[in-house]
Amino acid sequence: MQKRDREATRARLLEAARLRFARQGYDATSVRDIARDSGVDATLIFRYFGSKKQLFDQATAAARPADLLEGPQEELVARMVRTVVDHDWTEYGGEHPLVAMLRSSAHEDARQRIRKEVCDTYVNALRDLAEGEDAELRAELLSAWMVGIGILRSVVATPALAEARAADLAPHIATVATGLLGRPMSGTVDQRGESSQT
Amino acid sequence: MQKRDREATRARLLEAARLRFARQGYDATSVRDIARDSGVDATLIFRYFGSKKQLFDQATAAARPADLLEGPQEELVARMVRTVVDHDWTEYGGEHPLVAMLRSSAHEDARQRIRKEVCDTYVNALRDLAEGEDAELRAELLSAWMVGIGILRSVVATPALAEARAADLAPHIATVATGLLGRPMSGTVDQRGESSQT
Amino acid sequence: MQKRDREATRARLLEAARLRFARQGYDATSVRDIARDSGVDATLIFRYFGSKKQLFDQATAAARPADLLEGPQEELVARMVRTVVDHDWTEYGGEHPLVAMLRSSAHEDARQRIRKEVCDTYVNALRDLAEGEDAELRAELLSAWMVGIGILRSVVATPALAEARAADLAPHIATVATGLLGRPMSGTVDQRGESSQT
Amino acid sequence: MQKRDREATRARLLEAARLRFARQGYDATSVRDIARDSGVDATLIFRYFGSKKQLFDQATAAARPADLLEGPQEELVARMVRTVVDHDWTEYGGEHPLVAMLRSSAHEDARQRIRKEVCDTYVNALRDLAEGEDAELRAELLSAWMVGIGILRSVVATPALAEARAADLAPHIATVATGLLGRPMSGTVDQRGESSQT
DNA sequence: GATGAATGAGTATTCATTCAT
DNA sequence: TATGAATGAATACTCATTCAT
Repeated sequence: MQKRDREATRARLLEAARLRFARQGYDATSVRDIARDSGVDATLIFRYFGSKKQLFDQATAAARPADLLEGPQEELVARMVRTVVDHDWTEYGGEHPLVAMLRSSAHEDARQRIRKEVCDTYVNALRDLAEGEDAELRAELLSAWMVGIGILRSVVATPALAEARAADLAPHIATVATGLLGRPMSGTVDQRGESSQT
Repeated sequence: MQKRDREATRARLLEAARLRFARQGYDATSVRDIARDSGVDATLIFRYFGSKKQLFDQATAAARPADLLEGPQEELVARMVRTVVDHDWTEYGGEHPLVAMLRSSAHEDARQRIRKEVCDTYVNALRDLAEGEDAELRAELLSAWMVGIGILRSVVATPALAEARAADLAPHIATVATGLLGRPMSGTVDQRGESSQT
Repeated sequence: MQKRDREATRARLLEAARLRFARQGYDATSVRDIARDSGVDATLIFRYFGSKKQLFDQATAAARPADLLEGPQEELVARMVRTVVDHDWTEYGGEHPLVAMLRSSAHEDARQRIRKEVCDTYVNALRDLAEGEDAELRAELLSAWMVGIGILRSVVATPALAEARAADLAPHIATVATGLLGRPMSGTVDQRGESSQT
Repeated sequence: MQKRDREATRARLLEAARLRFARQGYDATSVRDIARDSGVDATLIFRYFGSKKQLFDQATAAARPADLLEGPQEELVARMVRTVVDHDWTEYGGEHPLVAMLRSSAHEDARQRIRKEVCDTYVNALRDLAEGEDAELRAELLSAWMVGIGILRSVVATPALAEARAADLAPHIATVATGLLGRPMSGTVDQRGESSQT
């Protein structure tokens, strides 16, 4: 029971931290805020995580759906769009984790975390798909689009993108992705195992 | 190092503020930092600007080349790319001002500033060019790309984009923009009055 | 000098605050002064009281002997005089708390506190005793005298009043009070249960 | 013309200082406030008066109607009441100057000024009138009343006193003053040279 | 092991005052 | 002489973190 509580408290702290860091960024979030949200004493944060920074690292780690990189290759871009647009990021204050972390990008550590996350999640996966010369550049350009869509949706909240679902974006995405990667890409994810070309 | 020179001191403060706010964001920047960078007493910031927030507003205002929205329409997207990629943003720590402001987006005020900047600079101008249905959405998608490219270049610093010049991106941009807007767009800006279609 | 003792620290802070606020008023007293007097870190003031203003409120609250309004009615004025003249206000720097608060009367909040204190302690109680017309005015006039005596004693420190004991004032007080209230008032408080008319 | 302006500026500064110090007390008033009120640069205060403190001294000096101590002796108390109740203290923010200075009584200098003012204006004059033993004490008691009335009127603003005119207080004052001083005192001031006993 | 008292460096901001022009 | 730029110490208050119990 002791251990159970400890784990539960840890989890609550992580959850609260995720939300606060996402919404307010690293600097504007105090360890006391997080402790209060979790209903525990602030000291526990130091006992459990060592420091505010380490809590931040753990709270923002692995912010990517596990199945993003699995499934048919021609649906990869469509899955990415769904991750950015349709995924439920309630835990991160409703914003894409990358956007949330961007808010803390004043700190070199966070910046490196973002760098790694973007490369692992988007650039590297897309580069593997790109044909011909300039593969890296074209993969990055497509990655930039994913990130940009996330930003405009949640931070800027431009009217059309903020309301759009992945399906609304599908046709445009498919065209562009196909053009950039030099191979046919599907705009939507086939839920039953089939991919539907747009 | 002039002394007793209001305008010079003001300018130095603005310059230092621009750099600090861009690199570290609003919260991580202290007025004392800025004052120290400028070699003046921190009190002057309040004399000249009223408050840290007002200094931030002034330091991040009008962060757009004046001629962006002027010139041939078919070169608009190309000019945007040059603004993001080739423009000398040394004053903003080498990063696109939008990226810099994004770092302060924990504050609702800054967020609204970003919103306005993105709409005025990108979305509205592009919407006017887009043909057919979904004009708003397609304009936003293209805007998202511009913003995303800026982010990946400076925050994430992905290898290809970080080194790329606008000319390297031109072919890809032109294709995508033409497709999204439904009208021919040039990939490069014709310096001599001619536009070269890609 | 106990350590790690919340209540003792709180009490020491309140005591020091009472003294400082009484002697110097709100503005001229800094939280650092109070902390230094108490031998603790200034941060604790905010931990325990929230703000300087809240500390002020608590430090100056309930500055009236509990038994003032109890006892024989004809001795009420005499008890008031004793409160002003004989009571040991060491905690308030030797001055009547009203005088101390008067020193902070630049702030509307403090002014309202004074207003309430004067009305609750003096005016209302005396009005209930006054007979005939003009009861309110006569009650206020007598209240004004009590307050004025407190001021002259401690702020102005006029020679006779500063040295006087309640017993010295008794004969004059009794005459005036009897005249103003329209009913016989005793000048002294009968310690053995008897009241002696002067 | 130069000199004229200088004098006019000095006068405006004194006037503004009087008002601010009276309303807010010494600490809550800044030299910049006063300068702004007067429409001049704050530096002039130091040129003309040397320091904030010296300005305070000059601004609060001689705050007593010149004719208070002149006229028939039996009307002295009545004149005092008029000074406290009917006099137009607009220059002092509508409050009796003593009350205003009381607000700054945190500072020993101001306290001594108050002391002197009260003694010169009230106590000494009344002591000269008092007959028999205890003259000093009875003079002080009557002075305390005057001061207390001023306080309750303006700071506490008790309902009856705040609205009262000197004439309303006259009957009560006359009775008490006569009793305390041991000689007949008039309650009102005879404007045509006659005194009317109440 | 866990609570919370304590700390000291940090924050933005305002002050009276001086000094250069 | 007079303007206003500059100063540095002070203000209330918050921070992440430590240490005693």
